[in-house]
Amino acid sequence: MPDMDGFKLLEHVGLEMDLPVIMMSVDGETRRVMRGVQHGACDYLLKPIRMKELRNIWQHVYRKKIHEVRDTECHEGLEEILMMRNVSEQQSYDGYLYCGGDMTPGSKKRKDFEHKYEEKDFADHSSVKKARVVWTVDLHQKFVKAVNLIGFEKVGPKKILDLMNVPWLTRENVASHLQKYRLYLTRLQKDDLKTSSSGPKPDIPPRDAPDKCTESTKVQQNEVVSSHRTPNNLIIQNSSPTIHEVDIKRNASLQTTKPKKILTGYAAKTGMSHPFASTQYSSFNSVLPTQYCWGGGSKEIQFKQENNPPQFQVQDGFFTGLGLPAQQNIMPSFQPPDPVISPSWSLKDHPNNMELSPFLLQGQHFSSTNVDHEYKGVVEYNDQEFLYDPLRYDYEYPTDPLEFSVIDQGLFIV
DNA sequence: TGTCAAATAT
DNA sequence: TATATTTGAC
Repeated sequence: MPDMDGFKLLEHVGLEMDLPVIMMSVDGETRRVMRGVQHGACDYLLKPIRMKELRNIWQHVYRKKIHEVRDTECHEGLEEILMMRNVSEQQSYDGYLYCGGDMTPGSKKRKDFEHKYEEKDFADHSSVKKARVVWTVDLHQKFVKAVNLIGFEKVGPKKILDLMNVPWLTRENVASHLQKYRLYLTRLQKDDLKTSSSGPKPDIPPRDAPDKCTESTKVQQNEVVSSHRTPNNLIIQNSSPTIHEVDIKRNASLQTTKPKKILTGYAAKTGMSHPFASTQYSSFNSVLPTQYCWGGGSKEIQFKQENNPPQFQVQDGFFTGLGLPAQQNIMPSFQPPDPVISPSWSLKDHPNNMELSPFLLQGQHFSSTNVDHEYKGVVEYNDQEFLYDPLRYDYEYPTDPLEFSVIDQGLFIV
């Protein structure tokens, strides 16, 4: 700079642009550092700069904002501050801002807050909260594909992550999901052993699922879905899917002797196991919680198929492929806005009955793709008069209980 | 890098 | 309260 040195520039920036300035130099001589500070530098970093120091620098903006808030005695800039602050600090910060009464400079609360800010935040600046990963069906599918590709024996978070090719996903995210996934498989195995040792019909899931909807969940369910019509079944006509089963437990090396099973039954009945029965639709298979405890009745919805016979896939309690309308992803709440319904549908004509739970509109055209096929269709309801009563828990299962969910057997249908 | 379990968030 | 996800220790 021909006209000024760094210190002069520092003054200019500080005065004219009102920005916090950090000086950098290889020269750490005290006199020089002091001079920088005297000219208004808020920090002085010695080269080479370490990452830790770099991560600190936003604090200067934060601090500046804090002072602005104090100076103006108003909430200007609050939003930025709120965004920047550590979430865990929220209570004390809110206390500071909204405690009412004593907000004068130098009040104890403010001092406490500033103390905290200086002592803690500067030391712990990396505590900005991570966004939580929501394991959507789609994401889980990728996960499962990766796991299958690698093989359960050799699987690890890093390998899965690489294969999934989701840029924002971290190894830790995958590790966490893998952990949950393994727990799920273990649980499956346990349930399986229990079932097979306790009775002659290992394929019949215990009819206790509806009981798992407790009184409190019933109340919640009422609140959430009481106004929705939920006809019961969608029937696929003219369909003859090829069903090929893969027992994931074999993949998981948890059990190798179990005979193959057919996916069948009614997954979406009240309180029964349901693949999307998670707060975020990503649990592997759990009992329908609260608002998802609906279903039942015996009216039918027809599901007319236009093109190819559909093929379906159920992966680890997740439906993939047919049933999920193209532009209609699983909604953030499982609550279907009218007139969307959340029925089950089945392949009644096929000996291997099965049901899925798409959100489908009457007359809605859909298209969906699974591993091998793309297919299209249109939804028709046979009977629109069916009104779901959320308080009624004694719906008859429209078919033999033998056909009950085998979804929690963790089958693939490819 | 993987796993586990505690902590935390939803 | 239950469950999902993150975090940190090992």
